[in-house]
Amino acid sequence: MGRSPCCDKAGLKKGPWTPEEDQKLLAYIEEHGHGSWRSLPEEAGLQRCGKSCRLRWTNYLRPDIKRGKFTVQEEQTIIQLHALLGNRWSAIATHLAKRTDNEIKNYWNTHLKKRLVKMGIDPVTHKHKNETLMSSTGQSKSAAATLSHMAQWESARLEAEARLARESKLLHLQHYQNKKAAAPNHCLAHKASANWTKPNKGNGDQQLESPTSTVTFSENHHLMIMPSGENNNVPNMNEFAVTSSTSSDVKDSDHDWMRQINCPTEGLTSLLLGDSADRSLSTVKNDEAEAGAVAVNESEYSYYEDNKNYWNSILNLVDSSPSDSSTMF
DNA sequence: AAAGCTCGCAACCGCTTTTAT
DNA sequence: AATAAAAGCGGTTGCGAGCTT
Repeated sequence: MGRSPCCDKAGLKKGPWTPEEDQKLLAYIEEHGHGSWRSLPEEAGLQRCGKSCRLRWTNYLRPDIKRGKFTVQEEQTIIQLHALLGNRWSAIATHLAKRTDNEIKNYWNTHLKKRLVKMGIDPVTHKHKNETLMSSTGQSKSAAATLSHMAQWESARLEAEARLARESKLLHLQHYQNKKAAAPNHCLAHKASANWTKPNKGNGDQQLESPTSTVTFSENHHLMIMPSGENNNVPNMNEFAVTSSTSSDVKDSDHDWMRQINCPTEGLTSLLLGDSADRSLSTVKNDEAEAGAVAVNESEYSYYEDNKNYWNSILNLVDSSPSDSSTMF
């Protein structure tokens, strides 16, 4: 279709914002809200295009933005989520309270990416260069495939989350229209639900169900992700199920699959962040990787434990999103 | 001291997706 | 359903600050 750029008009200012411009924009939004960004500049007395105003507001002036140095925790979160989601900055930003996608993107490009490269790790795949030596064993290939599946799975989950958020809003509105009296908040109700269930017509206690996966938690159970098809060794994107299990529940067939979550970035985060204890661990692992012996030398259980910890940390991050629409699979 | 270089980040660009009419 | 506007998003650029030679 095509559309003419919003900043075509002559006389509109570009480039860095002055404190006066910031003040004008802030004052206007505080008093009127932003309303239509297109008409805002004129009404606020700014020689800027609406898009420029919107970006300035969302990336800089908004009061709920945290600025300044990233904490170790934030760095860890970014690295782990990037391993899972890639360059999906807005998705990553939803898991870092008060940070904008632009800031995270800049921080990744100027700091974290370089650190990875310096250490011989591909910032795109999060694989150590030694990892390529393992590829002939097939272990690395299946790890990559699994990682890819995980990313697809997370993509699907994020899309579903967005859809659910919309549905929840609608349900919430309908609910209030039907019952003006105080009632349970369904937006939060399904968020708190362990199972992700679908709106059930005719059932007052509406639930939302994931088309692709479920997850359950209990205090004494490990979070596990496994293919729902019984005989699958490698999960199919459409057959993911996330279930809970005690360690003793782990069967050989489960091990086969869990082994394939051999995340190449295991230990990477702490390594990058300078954790000496983890560094030594990771060094050992890398040495083993060089010998092409990781999968062969480790017991299945410890293998499972290592990977479980890595993925649990990522999944916990994903699961503990600050946004209202999150926290369920 | 100054020229050149590097780095970090704010802002822009252009494309896609969502929303409103 | 079609269209346009608005918003979202990720890649890229430009500029100022700090560092090096």
